[in-house]
Amino acid sequence: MVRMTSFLAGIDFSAPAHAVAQQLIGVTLLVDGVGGIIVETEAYDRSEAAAHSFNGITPRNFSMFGPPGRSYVYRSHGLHWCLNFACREEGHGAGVLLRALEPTAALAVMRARRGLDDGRLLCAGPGRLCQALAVTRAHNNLPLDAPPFQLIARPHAPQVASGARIGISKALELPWRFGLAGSRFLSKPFR
DNA sequence: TGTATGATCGCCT
DNA sequence: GGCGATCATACAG
Repeated sequence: MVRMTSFLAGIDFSAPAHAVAQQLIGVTLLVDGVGGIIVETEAYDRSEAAAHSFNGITPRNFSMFGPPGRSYVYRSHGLHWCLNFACREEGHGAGVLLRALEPTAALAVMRARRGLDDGRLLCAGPGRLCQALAVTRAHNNLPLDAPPFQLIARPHAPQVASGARIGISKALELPWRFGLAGSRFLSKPFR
């Protein structure tokens, strides 16, 4: 059985979600040239009940089951957008939720989109991140190695903290939230 | 610093 | 018909 790999910005997107989630910390994400350094992620996998893919493929989550290295965007609570990167092999149903960035590129654009924000909360949280980067349903199921997306490899492996995922009611025991240790741009500090 | 609540709607049972 | 992989605001201590 041949295992296809999908490398992008030094990341193996065909790896399990919890591995990809850690590899993404420190990577720079830009959408149309706007964004920053990924400082917080969460891993989701079909094998655990907190994942959208847990009950199989649906109209909403199909891009989670597509090839690794593509986007999965969904609407949360009827108001916000959330951006994920599909990983593992096609058909598996795994992904990494992008929860926070350290803003570095086109700060003025992000501030304008978010209203009056000091910068600390500009991309701190999956909904805020998508608002700052103007990610919507139009960005669902797109390859991450082509415009408008741009991933830039991290210069070196950072110190990664981990803990329980946020805002879920199932599979609370999995320490699948990852972040840049000590960053002030996290949606919530690690203990 | 923490807890509660409303907004809002697509998806899934 | 119920319920979120959320956020901003409004309180209380």
